[in-house]
Amino acid sequence: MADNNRKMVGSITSMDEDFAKWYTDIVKKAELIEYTSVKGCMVIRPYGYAIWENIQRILDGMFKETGHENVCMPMFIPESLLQKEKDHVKGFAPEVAWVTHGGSEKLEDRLCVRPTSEVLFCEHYANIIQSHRDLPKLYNQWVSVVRWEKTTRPFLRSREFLWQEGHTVHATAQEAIEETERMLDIYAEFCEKYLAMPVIKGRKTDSDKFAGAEATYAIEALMHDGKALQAGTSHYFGDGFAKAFGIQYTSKENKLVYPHQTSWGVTTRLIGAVIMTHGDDNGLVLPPDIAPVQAVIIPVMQHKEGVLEKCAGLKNMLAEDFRVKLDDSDNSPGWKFAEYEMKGVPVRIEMGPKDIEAGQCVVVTRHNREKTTVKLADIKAAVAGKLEEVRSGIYEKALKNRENRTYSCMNTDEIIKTLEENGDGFVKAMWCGDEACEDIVKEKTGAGSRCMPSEQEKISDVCVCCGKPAKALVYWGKAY
RNA sequence: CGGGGCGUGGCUCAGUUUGGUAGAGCGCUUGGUUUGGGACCAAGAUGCCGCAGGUUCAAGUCCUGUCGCCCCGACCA
Repeated sequence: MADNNRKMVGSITSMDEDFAKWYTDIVKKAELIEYTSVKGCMVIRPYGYAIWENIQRILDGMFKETGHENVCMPMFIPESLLQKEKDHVKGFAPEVAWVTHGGSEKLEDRLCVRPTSEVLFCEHYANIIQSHRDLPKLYNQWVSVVRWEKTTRPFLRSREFLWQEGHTVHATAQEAIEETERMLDIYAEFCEKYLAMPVIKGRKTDSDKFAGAEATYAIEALMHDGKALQAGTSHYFGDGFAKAFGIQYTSKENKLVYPHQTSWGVTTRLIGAVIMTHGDDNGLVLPPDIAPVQAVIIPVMQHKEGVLEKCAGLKNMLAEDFRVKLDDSDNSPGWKFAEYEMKGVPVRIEMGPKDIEAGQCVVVTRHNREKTTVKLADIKAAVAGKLEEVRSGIYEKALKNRENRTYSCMNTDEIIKTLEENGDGFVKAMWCGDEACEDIVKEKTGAGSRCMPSEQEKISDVCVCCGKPAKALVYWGKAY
């Protein structure tokens, strides 16, 4: 089909024309969110929330398998508590929202709406940890947090956002470091396997570290337009928080010692990442594992005797194995095709009188619009196969985009030239470890350090900026 | 926080230059014809023109103020 990928309707802005507009068009038209009267606070609509529920379900299972338990902390933090860890409060104070009144009474110690919950967990851990037998504590919570961002974008940066935050306490530094790495691995596995989104695992430079952390690790993904997006973080705290909050336990050797902590999180930003990784000019393209509807059945000539009954039968059969929807509304089939493409449903099944007579249906994959005729007897296996085709197809496409947009550069002029000629992307370049060089690179090229990848390569002996001996390979890029 | 843009039926916008009956397309409702890529006909409903002051016989339009949203930068998940 020559015009297979032709844009069917002009209802959303083309991504090549204006990527930012394309993005906001999609979140609205696919009914993921609706704006509210408070800037940066959005309604996550049923279809958008269902995506988040699927993300939650899968990730929560992975957390539980690795021994974590869910808890729920309050949403308010007294100012005095937030002050306890110096770096932490310095990092977050500029963007917290404050509660100053309870009813009509002014509060003596005003309350911060949590921007993250380290201090709440720490206060609690100080109360419940006494012995090495109490360790490790492997807690997680699914809540929302508030950060008063100046510039907001749906899913990518909102003032209130949903996330999970894991907070763990370990007897030794070694154990805590292992936990930090384990959770980063889980995030990477989740992104690659279930979101079909390739990520780079790596460590953040010190200037990019979480406020209060000893080391911050992150997974970085490259969006379709060549900009980087941090998709998840995992922090190693050492015993800094334990000391600030007086968390101590008695070791086997009967010594009073400080434990070591971690925290890690992913947010509804993942939904934004999925949109910008897989979406196209016809709308959203959802990875099958998180798609609220994995297959939609569109009846053709649905007024004809028997068509709807057959479709309903097909739906019931498929519903045993898949999240499936039958759209029997009186919109035209063409309207429905466009609608479910906009919503990113991975597989569409068309069934009309001709198909029914032949005992078959037409199966179409969202990402490439390929049509296949399938015997009804084989439909379950066919749908399973097609969902996997979509998953691997969009993964490969995203990986190819990243590979095409990953460059190696030896000096800052080369970075500038490369990005100008090829468009945004990841730049691999060596770094001496000096923060001044990091700043200069960002200022000159617009590309900041994204991470020092776990899989290090040595593409040169010297720093891309100052020419002194290099310490690490860094991925640089413009970021969301 | 800097730069730009925009507030008019549910949505996208015209109308503002030059003040004079509130508009279009889409969507919605009802009925009918349609149905393999956003169908068609007919009849309807829907507006404190962001908000507050002012000028005027008369304000969507002019003046002052204010609030909000979007986009682009700087900062962050």
